[in-house]
Amino acid sequence: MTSPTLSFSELALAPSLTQAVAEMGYETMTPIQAQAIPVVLTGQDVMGAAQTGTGKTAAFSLPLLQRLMRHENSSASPARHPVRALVLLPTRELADQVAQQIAQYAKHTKLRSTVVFGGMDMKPQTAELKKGVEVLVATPGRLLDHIEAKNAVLHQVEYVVLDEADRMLDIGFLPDLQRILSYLPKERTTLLFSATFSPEIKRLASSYLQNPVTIEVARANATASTVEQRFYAAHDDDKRRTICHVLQERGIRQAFIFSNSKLGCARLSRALERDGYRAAALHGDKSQDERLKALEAFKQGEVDLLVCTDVAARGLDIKDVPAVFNYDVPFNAEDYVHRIGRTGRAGASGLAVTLVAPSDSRLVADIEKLIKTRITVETLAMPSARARQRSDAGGESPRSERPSGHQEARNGASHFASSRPVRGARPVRAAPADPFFDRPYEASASEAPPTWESKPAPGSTLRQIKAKRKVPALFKPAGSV
DNA sequence: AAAAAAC
Repeated sequence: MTSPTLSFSELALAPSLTQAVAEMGYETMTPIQAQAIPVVLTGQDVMGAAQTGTGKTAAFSLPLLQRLMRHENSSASPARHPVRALVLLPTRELADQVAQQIAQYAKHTKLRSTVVFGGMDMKPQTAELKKGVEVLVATPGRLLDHIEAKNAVLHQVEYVVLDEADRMLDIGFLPDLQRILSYLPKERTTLLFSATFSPEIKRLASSYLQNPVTIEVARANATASTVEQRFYAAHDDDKRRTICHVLQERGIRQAFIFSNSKLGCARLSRALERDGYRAAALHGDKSQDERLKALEAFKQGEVDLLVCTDVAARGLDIKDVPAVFNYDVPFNAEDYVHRIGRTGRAGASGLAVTLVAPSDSRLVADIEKLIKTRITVETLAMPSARARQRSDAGGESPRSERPSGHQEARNGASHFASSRPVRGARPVRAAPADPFFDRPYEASASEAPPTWESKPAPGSTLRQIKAKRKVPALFKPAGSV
């Protein structure tokens, strides 16, 4: 498992490519790059698994461009620029991001590239396609539109890349994907990359590959060791408060917050804005314009909390995001790995906090199994709902829970103070006494755990609920992953 | 249980 080369300059890449890489500030290769680039240069099919945030895009696009350059041509004629490489991604934002990276890598070559995805006007995309591109980056639906409109001709495609391959092969995408593949020559190179591969998807994937080389840098489904993972017990009513508490405690300004639903995402974003945070929502019911704006505002540091669905779970590469919160435990364990991969990128440290409601035990157990790491759900020491109630009655503003000093913008000025007038104290809804969360949950391994229902019935006791147990013990008083 | 991807 030694890497033959570690520096880009030692690779057999064209000067135009190494120059672009150098200009982007990269010198040494990551492990996935060191292993994948030489293989992709041979033109073999590849199934690649690597942790998120380790440079997968460069790992396939640099050697791909190198291969394409063998018959590079400078003709202006579209006919001389047939689509030769197709890169497919599961979300529009990701397509946009990967396309921008590829354009950067290719900027000193004669190769042309463009991107097509839904939610945007067809016409400019059509115009670009008609000019002729060697590299086409796309999401499936819009690509099919262009194929059927004869804007994109794919019968000369030599390379197909499925990024986030396990998602592209899942049931929601598979029909579109199969249709797209039916337009491509059988004789071609296929590259699959993802941070996660379930056994079923791995089997399915291999049916699309010919004698593939498997590259597995870290174990598939592994989470980055630089990310501190925490699981905190929280009822739905307490989740927002818990997030605010952790943000303050840790002095964290920016974070992704994942919700399992578009509605929940919209609501949470609005609630956080009411709390005084600079939050924005990113989900599939927003217009593409709003989606791109929200993402850009977050990148620029104009928005601190990006509240999103799993549309943002995969691949998005934003520097220096210190934390990810799972407001909801993801339905698929794989999505957990992708979500928390938004932080701790490129060797940086990160914090991932997952809020675990009583009914989430099964999902947490799935994650534990997938990442092969023991998970302990902690009860976070926070001022209890009752204490909060008392202090509110005493006239203290609920906004005192908001983060304060660390909210200075990176640039220095406090955009918080300037952009938002401080509002008066608002009444906080009194939380009912809660048998689980007003004291630490105590369970021992020998003791049967409760079936965690979303809300204990009024007057129910821990003992009564325990009697209805179904799932294995997960909840322990303290500790970490 | 949901989300994503085309109009």
